[in-house]
Amino acid sequence: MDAKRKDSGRRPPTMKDIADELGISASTVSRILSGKIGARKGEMVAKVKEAAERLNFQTNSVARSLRTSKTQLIGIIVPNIGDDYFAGVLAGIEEVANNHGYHLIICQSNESVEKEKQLIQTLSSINVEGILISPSAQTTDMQYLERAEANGIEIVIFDRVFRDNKFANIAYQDFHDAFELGKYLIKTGCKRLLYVGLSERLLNDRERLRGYDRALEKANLKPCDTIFVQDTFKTQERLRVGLTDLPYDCIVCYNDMVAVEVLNYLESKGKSVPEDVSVCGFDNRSICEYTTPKLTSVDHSMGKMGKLAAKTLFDRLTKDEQGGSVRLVGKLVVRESTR
Amino acid sequence: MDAKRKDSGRRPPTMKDIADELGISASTVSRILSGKIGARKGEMVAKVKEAAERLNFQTNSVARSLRTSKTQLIGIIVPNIGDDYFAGVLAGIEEVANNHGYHLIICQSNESVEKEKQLIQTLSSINVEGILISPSAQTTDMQYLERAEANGIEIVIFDRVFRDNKFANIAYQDFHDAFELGKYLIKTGCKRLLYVGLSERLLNDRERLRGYDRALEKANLKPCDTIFVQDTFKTQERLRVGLTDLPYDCIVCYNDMVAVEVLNYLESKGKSVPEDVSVCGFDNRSICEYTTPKLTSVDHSMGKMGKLAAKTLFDRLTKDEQGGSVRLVGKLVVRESTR
DNA sequence: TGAGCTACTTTAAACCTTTCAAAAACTTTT
DNA sequence: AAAAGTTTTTGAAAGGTTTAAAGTAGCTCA
Repeated sequence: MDAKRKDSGRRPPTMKDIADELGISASTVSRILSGKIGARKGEMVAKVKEAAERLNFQTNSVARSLRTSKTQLIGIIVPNIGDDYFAGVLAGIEEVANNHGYHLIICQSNESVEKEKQLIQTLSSINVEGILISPSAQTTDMQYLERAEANGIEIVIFDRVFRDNKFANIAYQDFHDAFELGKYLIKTGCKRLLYVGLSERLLNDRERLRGYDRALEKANLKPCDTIFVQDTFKTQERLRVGLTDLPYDCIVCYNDMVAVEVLNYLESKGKSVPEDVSVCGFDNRSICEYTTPKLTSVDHSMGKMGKLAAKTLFDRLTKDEQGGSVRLVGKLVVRESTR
Repeated sequence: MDAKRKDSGRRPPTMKDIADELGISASTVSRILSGKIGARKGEMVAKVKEAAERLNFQTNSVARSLRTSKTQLIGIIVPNIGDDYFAGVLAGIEEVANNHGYHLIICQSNESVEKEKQLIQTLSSINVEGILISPSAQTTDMQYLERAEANGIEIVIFDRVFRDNKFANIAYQDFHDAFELGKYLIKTGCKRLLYVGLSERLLNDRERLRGYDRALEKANLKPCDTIFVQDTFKTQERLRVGLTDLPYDCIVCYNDMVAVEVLNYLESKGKSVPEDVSVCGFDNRSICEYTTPKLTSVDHSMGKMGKLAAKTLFDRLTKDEQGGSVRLVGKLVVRESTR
């Protein structure tokens, strides 16, 4: 009877196999295994589960996806996977995603808009249900995201912020955090600040600068001078060009990575931190503990942001809640690099 | 004629849509779009391509996967995504995978065997075609990998090595690299070495230790004393317990992260590096440039390992070549932390 | 007893692509 | 101009699951 489908080439078992074995229909197996069942004739339920267990059955998720048009996949795009900042975010996202039974496709854009576009295309071709993206510093035009959204993919932007943004957006309050840090620095006696940013095109960058300037303004001090390094790898070179003399008693940096480069540069110039000049970063990455002196920073809990971003995405996927953008508040962590 | 399938709820276009529009069959569309076509009647080829373009058609990869039982997905499992060591490896893997039209599902085990098992299960349930894994430091039993392999998933292990391993395995020559570094350290005058390792269960760890000991033995010096910290986060504590007095002129560490912790500890003890004691790491991570003093290490090109691991996987997937295990050779990078 | 319920089970269709065998169109040869 | 050969197209089936609609029990109540 069942001889014809005996072990032909070690094909993984299907619901049909279980059904045949128990003399029932495949749809019953499907219904039972996905728990859509009353509890009267529990007998069959047990049998099916036992058979599934014994045959080591695994639902063919490709077939399920085809039928339901749900892939249980969500795409993540970050500028750089290796960045421990994003690693923390990813951990947060992963936790939430796993709780929802979703899997992550993690991609890196290397801060390239082109790569970013291509990744969106790729992700949408494998039918991810949603995309969590921290756009590259170069990204200004969001058309390609709109196209993906038009294809029914939910989009949540995290970490970075944009003007006139229509998408859900989870990020930190750059202005507020920088303003608080600025006030603290001024309280310690700093009067003349240099801001070392990443790119003037990055709104986060401009907002942080605005925060510092606001704090300075309130204390009747001159606004920050600025250097934008454009790319972390070019930092040393830009500093050599832009920072030959040092009329500053404080250097505030876009993030900890930039701050580390600044520390290195200052050391090569024979300046001591914080005696000659205070230096501080942003984000509170783990490297803050490893530098000499240890780096003052603003803690941006990455796990929290990741969880929130993922939660927002799932809310939008499951409910019709088109819920919303959130601005988190960072927390000052004073270490040794400031007076 | 075609009125019945007009725009019902913004469903993405299918091959059938294109076929109907051009009055041909879906199978022809399929054949043309996947390039399986002679070049006689180029007219239809052009029409199909034009229509596909115009409708913004994208092959439904779920349906394709179901039919062909190829998902074009490969899974990656690393202990920790944020580790810049793995970030480099991932970049290498990604490059090769993209060239083959494959996508990556990247997962982290957090050095937990349980999580690792669960991830393998998950990956195999979404029908990845292959898995690239750097097993956790706790992993000794490979049964769950064997089960995945029995399900037809190709497995390549990278970074870490195991005794009696049956899987393809790409890693660095721990013994050789440590031996060379050991010889160099002895040449600079070091006589009494401490090895700070991660876990005695990790074969890589034991091989590196063996390399140093061999170099010491050849120079008629006593073998290394050892401390195993078990977990990078516990390093400070373990050092406080195991390293109260310091009869050593050199501390060799399992990797750069451990070395950084050792530097921090030594600083807190008022020891100078390298005057009182030489310190060196392993892997040549970017942090080597940010410590004070800059850290001597052994460069393990992560991109190279990633590419090779991916290449090995694809060779096994496409050809029947059950090609093989490779041991790469690292390169000493001398900086300021050694005499 | 049989109508009306309830509680499950089955049948059949659908999801979209690929592929095989068969048919059709076209080309070359005789 | 028909036969033989080549190339392209077609129709149908397959891949495994889910789901709506239809069916089948088993039960209660009139």
